[in-house]
Amino acid sequence: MKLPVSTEWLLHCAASLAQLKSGDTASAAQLAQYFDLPAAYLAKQLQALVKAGVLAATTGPRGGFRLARPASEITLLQLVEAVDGASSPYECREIRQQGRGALPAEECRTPCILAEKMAEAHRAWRRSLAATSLADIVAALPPSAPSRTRLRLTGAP
Amino acid sequence: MKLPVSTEWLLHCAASLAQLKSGDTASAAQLAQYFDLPAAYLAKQLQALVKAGVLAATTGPRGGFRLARPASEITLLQLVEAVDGASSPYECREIRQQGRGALPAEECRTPCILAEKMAEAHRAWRRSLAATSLADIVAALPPSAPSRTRLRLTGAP
DNA sequence: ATTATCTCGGACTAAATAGATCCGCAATGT
DNA sequence: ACATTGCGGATCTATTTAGTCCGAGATAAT
Ligand code: FES
Ligand code: FES
Repeated sequence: MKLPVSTEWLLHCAASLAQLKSGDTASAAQLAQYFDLPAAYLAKQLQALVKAGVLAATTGPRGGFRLARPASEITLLQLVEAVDGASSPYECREIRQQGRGALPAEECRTPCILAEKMAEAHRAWRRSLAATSLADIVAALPPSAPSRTRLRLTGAP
Repeated sequence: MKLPVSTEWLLHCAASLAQLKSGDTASAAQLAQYFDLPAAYLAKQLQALVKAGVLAATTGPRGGFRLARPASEITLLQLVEAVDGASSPYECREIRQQGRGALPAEECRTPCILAEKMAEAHRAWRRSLAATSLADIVAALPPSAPSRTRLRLTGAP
């Protein structure tokens, strides 16, 4: 069970975008340089966030990415699931109905208790991530960070 | 983020072993037949559970696997982490210290807030899984299941 | 004690997936 | 018109996962 490494990239990119003035954008190249990441691959992953409706992109010169909604309405869960998909890590294939020990269909009307427990754990994980918004993240950063981020992203010396 | 398919296999195998008489064992071949699984691969995964101290194996004729401890002291978390490893799916590589936007070391004394939140979600997941033991699972099965499992595993008609 | 047989145990190979890159196209602002 | 930027697809490689194989060791009957 492993999240793609780009998860960390995108969380930090989103947090950086949340610190921009409303209406301002940052290009994929800028973000890649900002974190020293493979630009092409990062661009591809950013597209996934756009498709998921978390980011909005404007093309053309001085274009780039910005948040599609206020930072307070973007949760960590939405970001993570945008890059990794929303499916549960545990995939029940109804093993109880196969092989010599197969249960009669009559006893399989209710979902398997093991699948239930695994799904419950996944729900707990999702609930925890959904409890934090990007605004919470920005608020928890050192007070000096936002202005510095803004300067470096928009192209200071 | 995906758990190996063998996770489901092993959870069900462990649940089946929990239904055996104390001291009785089931071989990898029996379990594989019971669920219609690739025997060799299942055997490999069962070894992981032995290494993790969840199962105990006895070799030689009439040997096989059994629980290493009472079912009430084996949690789902221990089983899952035995097969998939115990590391968090989110791996923080301290991206905040790299690239043009690198933070000064002074502001990196405390762990990154994003890494914290992701770790917290993982803890919630682990807590949920640790709350259920194999004994709970067996208790929740249909009342007819235990005897049937015992019969089929030990080789009845 | 020997031997036949059954078990785990680890080494090994093949398939799938993730990571990463590239290029052409469409859209936008100068 | 032109430079800049996102978008999508095709492609290539590295890593992980899935699956197979055969040998070391233990048991029980002879
Ligand atoms: S049948 Fe899939 S978890 Fe039990
Ligand atoms: S530096 Fe790793 S999560 Fe922020």
